[in-house]
Amino acid sequence: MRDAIIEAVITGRLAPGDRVIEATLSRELGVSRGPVREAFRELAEQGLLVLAPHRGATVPLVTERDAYEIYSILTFTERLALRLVKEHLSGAMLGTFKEAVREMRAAAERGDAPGVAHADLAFNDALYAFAGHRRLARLWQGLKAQCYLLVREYAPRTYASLSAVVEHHATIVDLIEHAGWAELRRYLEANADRVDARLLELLGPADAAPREA
Amino acid sequence: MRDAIIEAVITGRLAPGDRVIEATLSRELGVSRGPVREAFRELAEQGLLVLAPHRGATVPLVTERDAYEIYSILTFTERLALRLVKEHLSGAMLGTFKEAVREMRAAAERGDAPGVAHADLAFNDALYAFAGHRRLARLWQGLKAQCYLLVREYAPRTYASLSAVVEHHATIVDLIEHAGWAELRRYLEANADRVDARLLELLGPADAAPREA
DNA sequence: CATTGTATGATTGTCAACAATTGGCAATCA
DNA sequence: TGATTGCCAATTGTTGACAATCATACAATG
Repeated sequence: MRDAIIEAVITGRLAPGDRVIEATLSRELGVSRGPVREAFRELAEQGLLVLAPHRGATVPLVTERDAYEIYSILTFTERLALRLVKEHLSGAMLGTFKEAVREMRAAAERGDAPGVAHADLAFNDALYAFAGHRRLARLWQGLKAQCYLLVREYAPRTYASLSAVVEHHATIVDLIEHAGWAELRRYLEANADRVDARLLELLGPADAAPREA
Repeated sequence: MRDAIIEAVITGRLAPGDRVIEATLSRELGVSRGPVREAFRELAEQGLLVLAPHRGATVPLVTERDAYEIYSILTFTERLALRLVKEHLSGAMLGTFKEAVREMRAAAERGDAPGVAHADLAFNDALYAFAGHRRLARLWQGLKAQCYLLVREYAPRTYASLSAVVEHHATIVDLIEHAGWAELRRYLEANADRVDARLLELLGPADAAPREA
């Protein structure tokens, strides 16, 4: 149910801007409006749908500002998760991370942007699962959904330099394994500062422009 | 509707552990199950309710681990929000912050823990509203709800030293106004590190103990 | 006495119909 | 032409009834 809608959003059957009506969709899916309604609320909560009462829900447009809002949170969650994981790191965890990086690198080498994105998500899924921080994991699940929208729209820019994405993750794995927390932290913060700085630029002009649910 | 339930949870009419049934509550509130159901989902999303299908929803018990999970996220959101606010700080914002600190100090001086908590929430509401980061603001709204549960249960410990809470906020306001970002950042990170360290201790023993929705 | 099967009641999941609200459009008037 | 008002259709909000599911208690069996 929920996944059916998500799938429609992700695959692009639902493009940003077009209206989705509870009744229409419930007929299409062959269920009543109740479950559809619930799914709508959940998707809206995750930022995959914008509810506009009596005007139909729409798939949101992800602006560059939105992208940096997401990134600015992800840099933090990544940092905290890595810290927690690093503390009781096992061989199995390391293996999972390395495997994800391997896949990512293979995808990058054949210029397969969706493949890189997929491996990126897998890497993060593992990261937050291992971290053992329930609220952090939930937070990631929510942001992940928005990442789908993001890569769909900004694949060219976000994954402009596929090798840069790969190297970022490779560096992280290397630092987890061989370096101390202080060093890993320095690396992550340099990254975060870059993101935050860009966010500040984007936030300046249109400071109070509400749109979301 | 939603607020009616929240209010029941906060004021303690609903204690951690006792079951809340959709049908029962809908009768009590004089509405049908539909709206109640929606509110349940929303509260569950925010962590104020744990849904256990066919066994009744319950108000969750907030363990010390939960508390530090919340704190570890709040230290970050606070840091990012402060950075964004500091960049285009206005006199009105500063005034709002100072007023909140004033209230907080007054409450602390008469030993009024709930009063301190209230002013704390007001301070944060203002902070995230001013930051202009939509997703960060949403994140705060979610955590705020859990803070209600938290203070209800841990008021003695969390607000053990009321003056410490006051001074924390006073320091922040002072640093926003008179110091640079680097200095404010050092202060915040020292705080965050303390929280993270404690979280690591708590996460160690019961690493994989799921309970939440 | 432990274990498994079964009946039963409680609770949630789903549905279709109805009520309330709203946005947009057409008719009207300046 | 441009603005205003009233109406209508589309959409969401709510309801009560029904179906499905699950937990629990109890009985039957080894």
